[in-house]
Amino acid sequence: MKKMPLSVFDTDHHVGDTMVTAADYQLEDQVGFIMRCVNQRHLSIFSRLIPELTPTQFSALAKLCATGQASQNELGRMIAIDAATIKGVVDRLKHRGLISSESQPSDLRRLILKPTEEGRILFHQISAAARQVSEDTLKPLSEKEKHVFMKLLDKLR
Amino acid sequence: MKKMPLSVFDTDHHVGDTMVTAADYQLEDQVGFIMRCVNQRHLSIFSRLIPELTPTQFSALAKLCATGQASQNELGRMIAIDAATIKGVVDRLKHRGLISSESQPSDLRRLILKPTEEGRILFHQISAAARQVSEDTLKPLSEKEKHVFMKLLDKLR
DNA sequence: CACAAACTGTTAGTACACAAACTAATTTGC
DNA sequence: GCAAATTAGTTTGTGTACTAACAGTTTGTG
Repeated sequence: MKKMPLSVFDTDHHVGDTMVTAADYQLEDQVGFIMRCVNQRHLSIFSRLIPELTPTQFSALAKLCATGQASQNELGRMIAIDAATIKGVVDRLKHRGLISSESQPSDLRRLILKPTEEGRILFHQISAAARQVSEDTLKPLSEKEKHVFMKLLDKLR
Repeated sequence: MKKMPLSVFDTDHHVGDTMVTAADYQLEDQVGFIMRCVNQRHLSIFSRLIPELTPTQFSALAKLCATGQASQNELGRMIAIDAATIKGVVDRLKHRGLISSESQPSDLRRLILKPTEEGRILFHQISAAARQVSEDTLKPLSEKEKHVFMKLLDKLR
């Protein structure tokens, strides 16, 4: 059945052409669709293991703890988050006392962000769980498969 | 370097234990983080090739064209979208005249959704581009790698 | 020096995505 | 036959995520 000509069963197409339509489009086989599903599972694992923060908030806090400090846009760039989006993330982290901000005298446009002591402590407490999130997400794969998957995923970045 | 004991370079941990902290957490190596980045790229490809619809809207329309009809919650279940979320998606598609809804006499709770003629035509026009989206997203991989990646991704669903 | 270009942060608007709480309708289990 | 459980859809609230437009600020170049 594999090499069966499309014309026998499919309607609405041209033979030997790229114009093959509707009939053979399987939503559940598309990368984007499956990635959304995998991401749903990942988010559910994350929120179960780390109910204190969202993945985005954790990314921001983690990066800030790793670098010590950064401006708002800079932080966003480091973790691939839009300037408009990072604002809300920073606001919420600031509101919860996990990071602090002060304007930089040498460049009045910039807001310098730093993790607070509380933020550092929380990050420290959570980081083990964060590693567990990645591990659980990849659980369905063997060690070798994990390695291959991560390599290929990285190529698609 | 592969099997190097952690204790040599890492601070703040216990040997032979799961308690390994902060020092070795690399945000950019985590599945969730990379998946978000890959998804960003995918979304950008999608909106460039299919500016008429969002991925979610396209999924809903595609599934409805494939099945002919479905209730709102049913549709959501088929494409892995929350009941609260599918409402907005359906509202927008309905507002644009791409799908229609009528309540089912035999079960007054249900809204039966169907693609309109316009919706079917649009889906038909777009489906080739949709295939292209998947292809472009996987472009960085060789044919063999694509196959392996999709197989592993599917395991993580 | 002046001024255009680039950059930083902000706001408004649109669109997911999920949790929780609620109404109405239907099915089930005793 | 009817209360309890389930299901369908809605609403509210929170949190991304991106686009577009905007106001200050800084900088590079003529």
